[in-house]
Order: sequence, then C-alpha cells, then structure tokens
Amino acid sequence: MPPLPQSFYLQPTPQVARDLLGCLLIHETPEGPCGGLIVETEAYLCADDPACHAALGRTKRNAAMFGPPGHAYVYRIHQVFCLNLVTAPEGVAEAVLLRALEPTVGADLMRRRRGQHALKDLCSGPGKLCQALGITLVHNGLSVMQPPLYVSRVPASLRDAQVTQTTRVGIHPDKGAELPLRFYLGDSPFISRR
DNA sequence: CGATGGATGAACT
DNA sequence: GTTCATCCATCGT
Repeated sequence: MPPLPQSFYLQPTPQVARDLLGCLLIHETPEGPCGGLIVETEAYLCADDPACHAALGRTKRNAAMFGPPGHAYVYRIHQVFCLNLVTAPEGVAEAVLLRALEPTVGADLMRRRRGQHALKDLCSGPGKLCQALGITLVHNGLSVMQPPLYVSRVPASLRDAQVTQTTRVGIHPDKGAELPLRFYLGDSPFISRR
C-alpha cells in the first residue's frame, strides 16, 4: 500500500486521529524495517486547547507543528521522545500524537531496542513506541509520506464500534483535560492504558 | 492489581 | 526556578 497522501492530513485533526487507527506505521532503519498498526492516538488543536504545545505561540521546539501537514513533530519529554504527525495547513499548528502500536514488523529488532519485553509492552506508550522504532529528534520535521518513515492504510476495514473516544492522558486539570480527543481501538491489548 | 515518586533535560518564566 | 502530551521500579493492598 502507498503511504497516506498529504490530503489525508488536511482533514479535521480529530478525524485524522480517528482514521489513523488501524493504519500501519513503518520505519525502515539500517538494522531493518520495524513498526506496527496504530491503535491509540490523541489530537492536539490550535484553538481552545491549552495542552497543545503551540498554545502559547511558535517556539524553536514546536516549529515543526507550524510546518506542512504529513510531517513529523518529535519532541523530548523527561528522557524519552514522542512522535506526532502534523495536520492542518502550513502555519496552523495542529498534530496527532501516536501513543501506541500493535507490533507487526520487526518485533525482534524492537525487542532488542527496548530490552526484553512482552509483545504487548513493546509500543504501549508514546515514549516506548519511539524507543522501539528508533525515532529520535533527527526525525523532527521529516515527511511521513515516504521512506524511511511513513504511514499507510492496510486492506482490513475498521468497524466504528471498535473505536473508543475519551479524554487524553497526562493532561493537567486546567489544560483541556476534559476534551474528548483520545482515540483507541477498544478491543486492542496493545494500548497504553484503559 | 493501583498508587507513588524519582530520573532527567530542555523550554520557558 | 518551574513545568512537563513519560516510564519504570517499588512499594502498598
């Protein structure tokens, strides 16, 4: 399957977050390809969303969010990295955080990067996912519409009933904690938490 | 199981 | 100096 086109990332951001569920994220690395099916995402919006990194304007760190859609925004928090896919037209800072994958490609390689872990714990969190795939700040701003890093749709169809929509993880009480912008596959054992 | 706290680095006030 | 879009070990039930 070809990578998702840029037009995909120009849909409303919550819809992009939802539609990314079930899509395949692949990173082709020197050690081999690795990745999996996206099972958990969160949308971060430009307007009325204090949790968005761009809520206070453009900075050196969040610059990629203001860039073209279909590119990566990678940031560091504590000692881990997190991967977002930039949405909305250039200049409008919105993105989707990828929070968990169901490992399907290169599981052994990912296990090596993460240390010995059960399959369900390899990519069950935004930091774990980046560690497993070998995503770092060097990927900040890169296109996710072509190798080595890309997202594509898979043939299997997705039933609406499988998608759960709820509040985001780790958001402080006065920062839009009540916004229902987290999406995950309700029957997946690979998500970060219930 | 669930709750808690420390690690640890960069951006920002 | 404060604040995290986290993770993991280590408690406590």
